[in-house]
Amino acid sequence: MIDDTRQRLIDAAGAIFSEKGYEAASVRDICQQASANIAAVNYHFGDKKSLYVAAVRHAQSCADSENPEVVWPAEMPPAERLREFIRTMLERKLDTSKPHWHLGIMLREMAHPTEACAAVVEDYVRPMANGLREILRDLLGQDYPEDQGNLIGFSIVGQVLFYYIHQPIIRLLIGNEAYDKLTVQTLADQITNFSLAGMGLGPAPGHAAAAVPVQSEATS
Amino acid sequence: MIDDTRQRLIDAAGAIFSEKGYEAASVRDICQQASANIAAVNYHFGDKKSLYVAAVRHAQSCADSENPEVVWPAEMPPAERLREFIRTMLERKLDTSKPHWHLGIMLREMAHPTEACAAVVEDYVRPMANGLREILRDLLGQDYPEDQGNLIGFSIVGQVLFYYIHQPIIRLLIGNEAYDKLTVQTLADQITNFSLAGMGLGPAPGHAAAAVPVQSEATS
DNA sequence: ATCTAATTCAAACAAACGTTTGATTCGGGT
DNA sequence: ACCCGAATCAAACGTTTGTTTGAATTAGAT
Repeated sequence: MIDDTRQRLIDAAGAIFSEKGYEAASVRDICQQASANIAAVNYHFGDKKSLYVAAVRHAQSCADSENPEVVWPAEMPPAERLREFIRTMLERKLDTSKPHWHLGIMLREMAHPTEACAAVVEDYVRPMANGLREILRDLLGQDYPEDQGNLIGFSIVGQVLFYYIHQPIIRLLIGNEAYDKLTVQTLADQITNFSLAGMGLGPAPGHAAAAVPVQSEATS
Repeated sequence: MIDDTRQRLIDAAGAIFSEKGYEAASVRDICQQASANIAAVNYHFGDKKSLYVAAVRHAQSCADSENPEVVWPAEMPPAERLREFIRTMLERKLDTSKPHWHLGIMLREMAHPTEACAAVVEDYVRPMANGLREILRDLLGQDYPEDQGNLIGFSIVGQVLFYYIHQPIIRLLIGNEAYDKLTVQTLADQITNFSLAGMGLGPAPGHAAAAVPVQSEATS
C-alpha cells in the first residue's frame, strides 16, 4: 500500500501519455486520474520526463507477449504458412491492447530516422523479412530472382501495414461501423488470396473459393 | 508577394509541427523561422489549430499542384488506367523535390489524428478513392461487392504507400545501392502486374519481365 | 498628395504549464 | 508518550503558452 500512488501514477501516465502524447498530457490530468496530489509526481519521480520514461519502461516490460519468431510445422504447405504469416502479423499490429505509442514512435522514426531505426531493423525487421523470404522461396522456387522476391515481399507487407498505419483514414473513408466489421481473419484471407494470385499461384489450396477472382467469403 | 508571409508561415509550421509535434511546437518558434511577427498567425489563420490544419492540407494537396483528379482518355483500357493511376501516385509520393516535412506531418496525423485528418480525407483521399473505385468497377464488373472492392483498393494503395512511408527501412533492408536502382516505372509495373493478377485479371509478373531500370530520374 | 484598406509590428493579456514550497497527516521504533 | 521520516496536501511560484490589442507601416487607387 506504500507505493500504491506511485503505481497508480505510472498507470495513469501510460494511459494519458499514449492517448494525448507527451506534451499534450498534463501532470494535473495524470494526478487527477491517479487520485494523487499534483506534487506526487515530483515527489516520486522528480519531474514529468522521469515519469514518462517510467511509464514507457513499464509498458514495454508488460508488452513482452509478442514472440520474436514463430515456428511453423514443417509439413505445413507454403501457401498456408504465408497465410499464417500474414494473419499473425495482422494480429500483432492490430492488437488494440498494446500501447498506442508504439505506432507513434515507429512513425516518427520513419519521418526522422535515427540510429534506433537500424537497431529495430536488425532486431525485428530483418528476421521477419528472412522468414517471409523463406516462405516466398518455397512458393516461387529457388531460381526466382531475389530482386523480384523482395518486391513481392514489399507488396505483401505493404498491404498488412496499410491497415496498421492508415486506420484513421480507413475509418473516415468507409465509416466506423464498416471498419468495426472487419476482422483479422477477413483481412488475412483477403491479403493472402490477393497475394497468392498476384504471384500467379491462384487461391490457397484446400479452399473451395472460385478459381480466379477473390469471391466474397462468409462475412461475419 | 502579398501572401508571402502566409506561405512562409505554412512552410515553417509544417517543418516545426513535423519535428516537434503540435503541442510542443510554439507559434513563436514558427513565426521566428518564418521571419514573421507573432500576431501573423492570428491574422492570417485565426489561431494555431487552423494553421496546423492548413499545413496538413498543404502537405497533401501540393503534391497534385494542378488537379485533384487526373482525367484519363476515355478509350484507355481499365488495366492501363490502373497502371497510370499507380504510376502517378508513386511519382507524386516519391518526388524528392517536395519538402521533407510532408511525410512527417502526415505520419504524425496518423498516430494522433485531429480534425485535419478528416479535412484531408474529404479534400484529397475521397476523390482519389472514388477514382480508383471507378477503375476497379470497370475491371471487376458492376456487380462486384463494394466491400470486396474496398479491400482490393486498400491492397493496391497499401503497396504504393509502403515505398513512400518505409523508405528508411527498405534502404536498410536491401542496401542503398539496391534501393537507388529502383525506379518509379519499375515499382509501378510490379505493383500493377501483381495487383491485376491478384484480381485474377492478368498474368503474374514473370521472371523475364522488364524489371530493368528503364530511365534514371533526376536524383538530388 | 491624400485617402483607404491591408498588413506588420511591439507589447501586453489571461490562462495553463511544470515545479516548488511549507505545513500536515500517518505509522512504526524507541 | 515521544519522535522521526515517509507521504500527502493545498497553495503559490515563475515561466511559457496562445491570443489580443492598437499603433505603425506599407501599397494601391483616387
